[in-house]
Amino acid sequence: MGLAKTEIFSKSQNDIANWAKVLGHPARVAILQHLFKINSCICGDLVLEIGLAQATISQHLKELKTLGLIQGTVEGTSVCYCINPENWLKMKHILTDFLNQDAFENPCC
Amino acid sequence: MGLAKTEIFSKSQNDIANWAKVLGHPARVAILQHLFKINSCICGDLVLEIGLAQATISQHLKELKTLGLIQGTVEGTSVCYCINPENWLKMKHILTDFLNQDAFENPCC
DNA sequence: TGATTTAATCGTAATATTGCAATAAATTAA
DNA sequence: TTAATTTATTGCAATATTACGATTAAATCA
Repeated sequence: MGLAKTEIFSKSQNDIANWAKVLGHPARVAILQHLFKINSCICGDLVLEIGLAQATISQHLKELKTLGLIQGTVEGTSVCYCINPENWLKMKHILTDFLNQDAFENPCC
Repeated sequence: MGLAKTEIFSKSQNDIANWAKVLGHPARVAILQHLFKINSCICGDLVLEIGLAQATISQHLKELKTLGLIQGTVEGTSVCYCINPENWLKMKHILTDFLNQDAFENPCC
């Protein structure tokens, strides 16, 4: 069906999955890394930085915006993007908690 | 096209995306959480625990196995699954490093 | 042996994702 | 105003993902 049965899972489980999902494409990983590297808004040139068509980059930016990981402000003819610190931290805590659930006794098999 | 252009990204970026991707479905999140909760192998009853059909669970288990996050050993007519600690740690470090790249000066916009 | 149990695989359907050309929209520059 | 620049949106094609019924495979039980 291609459609996840989100209703049978908890909000927490869906949150973890949704944050992970948006990081699940190398283009979005690269965009976020570049924004951190610049450490300020970047106006334009993301298309040159990543090697994909303008329409494709725009689509990935939209997904990052929808989840709130980045924000864009119009600056003349271009748009300036930067990381949204609050939502990055929110994601970071949710995913870190998930990743830190390990203890590894595993006394079997 | 539905096919990510992985070749234009670094191995590191693809690794991050691939680990994130496997966590990008609530069923797989739930499976991993259950394995941690049990903290030992679980033989059977994952289908009952998660509310999806047996074929669907088996498919998700296969993805987790392919990435090496879980391992299964045959035990009679059933299969016992548990977390693979080495690969969990590997994933944890890769994703944690990515999540910790923040510093948040952001002196613009 | 034959029946039962359990998990993997196959086949199929429906939806999602990725990518890009073409176009539209919005702003600036001449 | 017109042209140029930049980003968003639309439309489409191809592949991926999700889900599940049916079947198969493998081991155990009677």
